[in-house]
Amino acid sequence: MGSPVKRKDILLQRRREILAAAADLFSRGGYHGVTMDAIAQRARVSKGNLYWYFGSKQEMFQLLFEDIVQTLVGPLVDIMESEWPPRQKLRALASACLDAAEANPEAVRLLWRIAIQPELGELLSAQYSKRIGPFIDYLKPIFTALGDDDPDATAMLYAVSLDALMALAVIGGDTYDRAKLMSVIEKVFMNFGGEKDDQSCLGSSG
Amino acid sequence: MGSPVKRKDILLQRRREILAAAADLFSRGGYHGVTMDAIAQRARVSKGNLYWYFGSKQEMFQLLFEDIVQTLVGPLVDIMESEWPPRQKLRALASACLDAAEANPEAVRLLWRIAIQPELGELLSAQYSKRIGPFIDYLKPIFTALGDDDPDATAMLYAVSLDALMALAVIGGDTYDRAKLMSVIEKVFMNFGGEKDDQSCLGSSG
DNA sequence: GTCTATATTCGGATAGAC
DNA sequence: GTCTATCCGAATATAGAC
Repeated sequence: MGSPVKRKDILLQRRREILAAAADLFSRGGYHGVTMDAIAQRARVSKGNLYWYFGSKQEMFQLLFEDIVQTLVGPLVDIMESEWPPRQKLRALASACLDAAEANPEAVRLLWRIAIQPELGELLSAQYSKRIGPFIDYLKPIFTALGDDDPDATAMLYAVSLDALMALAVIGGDTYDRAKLMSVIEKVFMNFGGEKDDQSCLGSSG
Repeated sequence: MGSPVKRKDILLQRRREILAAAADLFSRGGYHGVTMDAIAQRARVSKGNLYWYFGSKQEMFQLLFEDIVQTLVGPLVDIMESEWPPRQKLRALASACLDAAEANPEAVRLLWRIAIQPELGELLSAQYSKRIGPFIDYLKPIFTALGDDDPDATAMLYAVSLDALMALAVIGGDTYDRAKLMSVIEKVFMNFGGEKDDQSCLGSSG
């Protein structure tokens, strides 16, 4: 019969299920647009039971947000720490962003939403801002290496464009054409007269 | 004493004041995140009085949204209808977007928010989508004229980047450097080997 | 652990005096 | 036109049985 380990697994599993339901709903309705009733219904548990797993609606939302940031920026970290040549890094970053966006549209929705306006005070958006700054700093030397004469501005535009492309991946519908976008990004952001340093090797998607 | 005309003006003026208060609040909190109490307080009228001017919270929100779309896309129309050469048009469009974003941060917040997820059914976001498609179509021949060999994708990326830059103008803080951004846009989006067609003549801001 | 009440506050909207 | 008072449904959270 169920060992205590297994029991704990089931417990954590339920927690995850509830959080998944909440993630889906929050990403569409935002914090205020979603009721505990709705979450309970979607997760197939009673509303009272929700409060056995989580202390409050707010706690759920914050846990969720941390998960989401992790989900979206996690894949980027590996690339950033790699030793690849500049163009390949830029390509891989863009590709990873689109992968993440296609795989987690709710995460993108929620992240953008919180970026554009914190729903729970400033703490969440601060967490986001803390990421984008270093990311831009990381991009600067890459564009320098590509021969760009104003890497700061290009890095800014690149970072922001990636965010926007993730949004497009989620809401673009027919407008969104991944392959075309990848090639335009390459053409537009990686032609500063610097020498070519590599050939493509990424770009697959789900 | 007050002519009937003047009275009506005062009435409309109050209406505008209330809407302005509502715009500010809605742009931060979204539809569900703002209470009629809060709007009343900010507009310095009683909550009951709000309902003399507007039928419901929802009506206020919808009116507001139409205003906002108008505010943001209005300036673009003039440029789109002009007979300027391609580069100048692109420059002017970007500049106008940044102007509009700097002058109406609440509008940008609200527009992005609704774009990323409709709060009141699909009708509002549909209204937005209806704008972006034609805008991209409008951009295509411009990039063709510039010698771009994939104008569709470039147009898509350009449109999306402008949206992102408006967001950056609102939430970027120190990160946002308008002058630099304008020059990067020019470098990045207007160098396809086509001949130069003009010199700058725009770029002022508030 | 999971459920069914239920307490309680909040928020949109209305009534009606002035 | 503007206010105060109030109705009433909805939503967060708790209590307590099983």
